[in-house]
Amino acid sequence: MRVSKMFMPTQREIPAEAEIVSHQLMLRAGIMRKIASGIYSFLPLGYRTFRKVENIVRQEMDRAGAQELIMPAVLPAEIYQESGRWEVFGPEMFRLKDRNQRDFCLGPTHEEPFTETVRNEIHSYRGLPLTLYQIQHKYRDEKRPRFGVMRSREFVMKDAYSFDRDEAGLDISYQIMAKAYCAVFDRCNLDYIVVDADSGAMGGSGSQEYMVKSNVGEATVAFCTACGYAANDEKAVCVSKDGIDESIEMPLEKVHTPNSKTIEELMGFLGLAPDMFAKSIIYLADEKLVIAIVRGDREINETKLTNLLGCKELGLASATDVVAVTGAAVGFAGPLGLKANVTLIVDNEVSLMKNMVVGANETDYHFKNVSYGRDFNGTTVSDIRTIVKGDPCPKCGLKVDVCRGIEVGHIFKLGTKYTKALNCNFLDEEGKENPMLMGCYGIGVNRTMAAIIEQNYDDNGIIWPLSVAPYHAVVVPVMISDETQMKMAEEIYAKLVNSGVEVLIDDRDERPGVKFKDSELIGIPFRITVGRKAKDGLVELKERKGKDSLELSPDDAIKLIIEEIKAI
RNA sequence: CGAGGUGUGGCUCAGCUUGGUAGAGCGCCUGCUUUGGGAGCAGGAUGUCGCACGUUCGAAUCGUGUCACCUCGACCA
Repeated sequence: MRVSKMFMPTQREIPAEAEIVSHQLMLRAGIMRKIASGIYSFLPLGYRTFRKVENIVRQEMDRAGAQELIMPAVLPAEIYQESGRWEVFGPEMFRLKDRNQRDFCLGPTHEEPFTETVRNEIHSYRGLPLTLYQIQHKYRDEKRPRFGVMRSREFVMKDAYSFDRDEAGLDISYQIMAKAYCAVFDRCNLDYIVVDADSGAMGGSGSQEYMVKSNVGEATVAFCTACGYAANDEKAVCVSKDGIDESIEMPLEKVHTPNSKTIEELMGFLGLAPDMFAKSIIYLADEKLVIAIVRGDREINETKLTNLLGCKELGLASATDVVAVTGAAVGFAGPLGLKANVTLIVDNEVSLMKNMVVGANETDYHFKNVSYGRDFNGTTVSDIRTIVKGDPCPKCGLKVDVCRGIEVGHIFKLGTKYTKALNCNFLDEEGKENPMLMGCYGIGVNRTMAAIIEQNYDDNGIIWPLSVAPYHAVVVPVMISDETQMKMAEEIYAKLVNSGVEVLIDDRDERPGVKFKDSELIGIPFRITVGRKAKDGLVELKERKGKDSLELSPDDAIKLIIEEIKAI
């Protein structure tokens, strides 16, 4: 391809709307343009990389025995009503009506149509196991799209669905996909970790996420370098400290704590460390009030709490409700002397505490020297806090580390959640009807592309790994008016094209600086510069990711590039 | 949905406080010079100042409303 003819609108300045590096570079390098909030077009250069990522996914899915098909993006309401998700998705689902006022939606995820298709066509154990997938546009009307393509309203997802006759079969299908996912992300040159995840609204029994380590990631993961344990912070297990607190229990004491509502204010007022306090937060869980108690320096993990309570919605209780339960202003809640009989959920760490400070359920008063078991007992003791760096690993006991991650892939064991709802059954050898066991597996293609940039860039722009680069190489004649240079550049270009190398020739009448800057911004892995030394039969080969360049003959440069491409 | 912010040429932004002929840099077009790291000189084109209503002799500037976009939070396969 000739750069002079390319639709490649690069920008020198950082667009005002872009906050994170991948978003900025995707706009500057002419990869994509915004059409509306969270909705983007991919331009030629971007679409080439996009298709490369897609093809890596496709190849690994095929290799894993999954079969590709394509479902519609416009789907009738009925199948989502059958599974109950027409309501569950709420405003996040893009909805529309046809001319006869029938309800449709733009598919946010395709469990339902896949399940329906398999239900209609597979009726025997002989047809199982079966894994189908598609690479398809998905639509979610996110409350807040952000970071360019990281969280967008229209995106492309590879979604695969496995159907098995029993748990053992599902385990096998799941493991095959788990392995294929590693192959995909390895080929994309990503530094990622596989973490245990909360299966959330998707339902089901087991789930793992593929997290690309990055501080712009929206998820937090805990991992243990010693034993390999890794989990999303919504799932990471917090164990209580070993051994019993040996301190002597002091007599309970009520203290006057005027205007000290927060742990910080209390620390200052009482001169105690934050781990001597227990904070009591009142929640409204599906219209039922509960109190959750964690140590003063901890955070309540609302996902864990939601799962523990088995509720659909969880939110902080209103001030009115707090006053009704505690009989005191907000900020003085505690487990002792509550005005109403509410469920008391106690974090496992608090259940070992002695001589702690808690709210007295009386405005401007706290209790000192409260000991769990002596002064109060919880309805339930469980792990309801968020893990932090330095906490003990639930597997080996050593300290865990915490980092941010971009979720590029997510795999679930769904079990019979959808197959039961949609009557997707099969007959076994004995002629008995059973629901199929289902797994679902997603990769965000656009997000993967952005994640690759987040891990592969420098001050000059993107550094595409060879496996996903829009072009493998670019030939840059320094001066197009110099016949020797132009002739040599054209010859190199022709040879590379004939060898199957995806190559650009920058034949624009621009100064060399402009060409170098552009080639670096768009991240082409190899650059052959044809300059002054052309008359001596030499060119310069520069790798985008390296600092140094080689001076060699055109044929040697071509050979080197071809060898590198063969290696991917 | 709560809070904050921004809308001025293709891009980045100034002008608004204190109303009076719409600006800069980059990009774009023409010509000349230049050619190993986003060139120089000369000339040129490009704007319903997001939209609507209002105040005023007069509104990019003041007021009200509205839309879009961005950030933080809440929420979320």
